[in-house]
Amino acid sequence: MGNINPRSLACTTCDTKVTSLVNNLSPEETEKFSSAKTCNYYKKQQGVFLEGAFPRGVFCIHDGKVKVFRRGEMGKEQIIHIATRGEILGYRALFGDEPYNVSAETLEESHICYVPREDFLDMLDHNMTLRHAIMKELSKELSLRTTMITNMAQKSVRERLAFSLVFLQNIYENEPIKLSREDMANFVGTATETLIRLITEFKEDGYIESQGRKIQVINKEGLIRLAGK
Amino acid sequence: MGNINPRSLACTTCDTKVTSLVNNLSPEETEKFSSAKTCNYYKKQQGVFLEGAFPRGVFCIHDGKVKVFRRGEMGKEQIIHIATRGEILGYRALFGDEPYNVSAETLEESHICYVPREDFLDMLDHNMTLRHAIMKELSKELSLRTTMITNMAQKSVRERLAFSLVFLQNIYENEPIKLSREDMANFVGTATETLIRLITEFKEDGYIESQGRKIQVINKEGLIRLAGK
DNA sequence: CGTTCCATTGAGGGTTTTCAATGATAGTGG
DNA sequence: CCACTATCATTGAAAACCCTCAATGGAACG
Repeated sequence: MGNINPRSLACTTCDTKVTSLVNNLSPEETEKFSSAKTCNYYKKQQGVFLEGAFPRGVFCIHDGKVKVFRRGEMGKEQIIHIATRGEILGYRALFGDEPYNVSAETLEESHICYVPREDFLDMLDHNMTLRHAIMKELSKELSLRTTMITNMAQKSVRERLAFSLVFLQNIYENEPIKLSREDMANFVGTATETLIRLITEFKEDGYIESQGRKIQVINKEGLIRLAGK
Repeated sequence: MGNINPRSLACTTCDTKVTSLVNNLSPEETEKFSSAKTCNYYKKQQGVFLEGAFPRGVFCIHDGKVKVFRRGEMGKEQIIHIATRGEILGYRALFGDEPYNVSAETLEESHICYVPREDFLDMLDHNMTLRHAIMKELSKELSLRTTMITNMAQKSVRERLAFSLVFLQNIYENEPIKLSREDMANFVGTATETLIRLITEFKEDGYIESQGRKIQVINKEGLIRLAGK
């Protein structure tokens, strides 16, 4: 269980292609990319790569969710991003010839493909379109992190939570957000207890609904207003 | 006054070259780069580019210091970076075809060169070494921002200030750090009054010396210890 | 069915912010 | 060059916010 036929993961047919950087490749290049990669099943809470290790390739999420985080003082996790279907992970460390500065771990059962460093860099050198797409992607990430810094520095926990809920609901599309309270707190940047109290408030105020650890946004506009600029 | 001979800003002779990305160009390319650019004098507190505007080129700091910031709620600035001699600014927005997501403004009198978008992108497309250097640079920035997010989310103001002082002293090399209290607070991510109280403490504890708005680190190791991991 | 981990609630304390007032400084125009 | 004035730095006091510790309740999983 959990295994799917590797054939169905061929990039040429992969339906995540549309959202993925891979859609910048020509058919032949896609074929090449496809044959260079291997696909793996990851169970829940399995490590993908670890802060401090040296990268030997990039990862491409076929399905599932992956949290990207850094450990601060006392090992407390700060979740930087939650990656989903179609996203490529771990390409930053590749350019820098440096160890990963973050760790990645699955939040649920996932299928993640792996492309060796050389193949990926090679493609990057020879395909201008892909290159531009990657640079655009890097820029977007940089922008997102700038927003996160500003939010962490200037917004209250309540505002950050409102912001995060909207953000997470986008990632989870129409499904309920499914995260442990601790993970959510580590994304918002607060203590677990504080997060729980605010979740309760938001529920009482009709912004969200929750059952167990599942949370569904029901008043997105309201949350956006709460989050401020 | 304030003007220097444009000739002395030729990239071929520019001594910031060593620290700059430009040192990845061949002599001919440097020449091309040099002739494509124009150099300008900026007085103190002059805007270089503005959040929301569309980029038409990149900036290269010949000398001086530039704060890069975003405005949060109520227009409060969050300073993301302080750029100095040899650094290239504003290249991220170029890749994304998006407006600047941050603003840049000089902190002191500066000379800043400008290279039109097309010339820069062209060079990037044709010079692999420069491209790799830029990507490495982007990666480094991304890593730095990840650190900032984690610091903002998990460290106390005292720890962040210790961290920031070490960071800023590096940027200012051996000269004293010269920033308004407000700017420093906006870099650390705290209220001006809180910053002032902590600066006073640090001075009493012998970590730093200050006269007017000039601050000099005198116990770097101690500050690093204070800042935590 | 028990046991372990996670979620929740309460109380208390510490850090940080905000508001307000005063002192110092630096830039500006005469 | 000096005085003036606007801006910046500093200090105090009170309140808001958030965290930590501790205890209990609940859910999931073997």
